[in-house]
Amino acid sequence: MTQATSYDKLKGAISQAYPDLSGQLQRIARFALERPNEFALGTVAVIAEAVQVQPSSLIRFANALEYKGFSEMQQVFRGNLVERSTSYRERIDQLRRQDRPGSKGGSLHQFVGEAIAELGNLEETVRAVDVMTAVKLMCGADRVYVLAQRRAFPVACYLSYALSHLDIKAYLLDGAGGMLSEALKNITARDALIVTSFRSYSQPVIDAAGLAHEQGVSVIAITDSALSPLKPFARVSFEVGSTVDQPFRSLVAPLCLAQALVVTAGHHLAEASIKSASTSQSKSRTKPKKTTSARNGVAP
Amino acid sequence: MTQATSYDKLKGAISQAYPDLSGQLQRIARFALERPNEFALGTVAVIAEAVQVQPSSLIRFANALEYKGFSEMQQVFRGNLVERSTSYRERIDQLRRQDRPGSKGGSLHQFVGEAIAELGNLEETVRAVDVMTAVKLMCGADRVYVLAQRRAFPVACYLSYALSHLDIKAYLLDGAGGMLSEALKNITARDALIVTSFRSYSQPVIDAAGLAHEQGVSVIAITDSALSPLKPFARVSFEVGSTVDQPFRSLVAPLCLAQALVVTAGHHLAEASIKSASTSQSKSRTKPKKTTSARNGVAP
DNA sequence: TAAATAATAGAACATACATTTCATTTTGTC
DNA sequence: GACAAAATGAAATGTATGTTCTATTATTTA
Repeated sequence: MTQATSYDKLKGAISQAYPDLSGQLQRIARFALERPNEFALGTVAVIAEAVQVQPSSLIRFANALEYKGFSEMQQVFRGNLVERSTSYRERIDQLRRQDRPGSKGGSLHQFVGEAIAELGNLEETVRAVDVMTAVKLMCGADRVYVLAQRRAFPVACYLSYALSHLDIKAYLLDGAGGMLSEALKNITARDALIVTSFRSYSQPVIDAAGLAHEQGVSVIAITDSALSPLKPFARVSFEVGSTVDQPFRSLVAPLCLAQALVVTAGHHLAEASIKSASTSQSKSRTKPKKTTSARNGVAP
Repeated sequence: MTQATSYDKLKGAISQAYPDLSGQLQRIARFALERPNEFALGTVAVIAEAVQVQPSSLIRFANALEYKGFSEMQQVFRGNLVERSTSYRERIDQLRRQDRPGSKGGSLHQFVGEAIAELGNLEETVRAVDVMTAVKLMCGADRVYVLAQRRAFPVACYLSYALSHLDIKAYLLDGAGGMLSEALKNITARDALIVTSFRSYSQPVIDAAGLAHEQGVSVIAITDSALSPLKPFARVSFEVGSTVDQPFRSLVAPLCLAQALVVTAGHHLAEASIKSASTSQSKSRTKPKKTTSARNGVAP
């Protein structure tokens, strides 16, 4: 392999060489791919400081990629920088042109646009109070059950996975083996149930929500309309998506909401544990420094 | 007048000062406005050579614009360079920095902002060719298997669900009952495998991708970095997410990509069926009018 | 035309920089 | 557990770079 002269080639060369690099050089490689701009403009000393390595390691990195020195490699990053800055306009125009006929590969642009619109809508319609209410229900519950089917199922997956990484006991009701009704029997009034369903609403999910509601379970609903059959059963309900003239939607908005719920719950738990730790030292929560871990470690 | 800190201001300052500059400094000024990239990246010597002046004149030029030295002025040019190359995300980041004080209910806003930034990044990094390649692999395969674990699992759920609503035979490898390796044995070279994994990459998924690759299966990877261990095994790989200073990410970007893949696949099938229907009427595909149904009816 | 002032060229200087070198630590192996 | 090899840290080195200074040239004014 010889030294790459274009940024794309360099990227390829880095990913190819990555497995055989030492730990420190791998760190540099990640940094190079994630923040190419700093690599392009920074001095060796500054970049080394940012990556938390010695300057010499940067030269070693460049050498590992067959460059004579760091500066030589930096030229490639710089080349990419000017190229991107000059062609940005053109690329935008290109995208504009592509998405009109919506024909070939331009559809990604279209979906990105729609997703952004959904997110904007999400931010407008969801009230902060509801988020806090839901978070308190989740944190206060003995166990949190998560239920969804079909299209909404990924949201439930994410919720159960992410909540499990907090101190919250989360259980995914996936209905495997047709044992949904059996699993529902174990839910008590001290638990919480997060149900997610969109049009056309899955009947088992509706039934389950109704059942849980009757038994005094705190039901949190993530759905797509104020007319959702889930709403009557829910202590809190979030109506995401379903912008006026958009008959179909992605899962972007509900997942973003789910993420917000989880991370906010993480913060909530952290605050609570700090408080309880300061009042009674003996009875502290399991993981006092939850704030940082909730931001960094937890599956958001 | 004081020294300009933004490129726009600097441009204004240059044109304002222009008439009062000496002939040589005017020439430098023209060059600075016409080829700002060279000004941003070049050394004093090479720029002086390009403008056909002495290096000292460049310093005089910077001094005339109230800068302490040339390097100081060059920083402005460099700042403009990176801003133009990353304008979309940069603006988002700026917005997010602003809403820091609104810590209370602002978290949702924060996640929405980050999600939008991710989507912007997605659009920038994903090439239309790769989408089409992946779509062709999916449509051409006998069966499409979808594999992911842990954090990435929701993406696989969505893909298998949505693909099943096309004419594509999709199978979700959820590893339930620890029967992943058994399921893998059934995959043949005529099939396709979509693997999704993010840091830290799930070993079973990596192994499965490697195995499939060895057996000649078309592997499509959705991952988060060019350094992903999945990449070597993949016929096509999408690197989504990993925005600059975000150590954690949501599933928004990969899900949006998944949606784009599915719907594009739907279009592709529809076109193919129309073509085959027009050539030989008797041998038409199962559902000729796929175009609309793929957009509206199918799980997007 | 001569003097004075501004502008420029060119070289000298000092600093910041990339690179190299060597000591030290870590990792892998017998 | 000891040795060898690789990787890393830290400082030294030489080069490249920005800046300043002075001599020279052009320009203006008396």
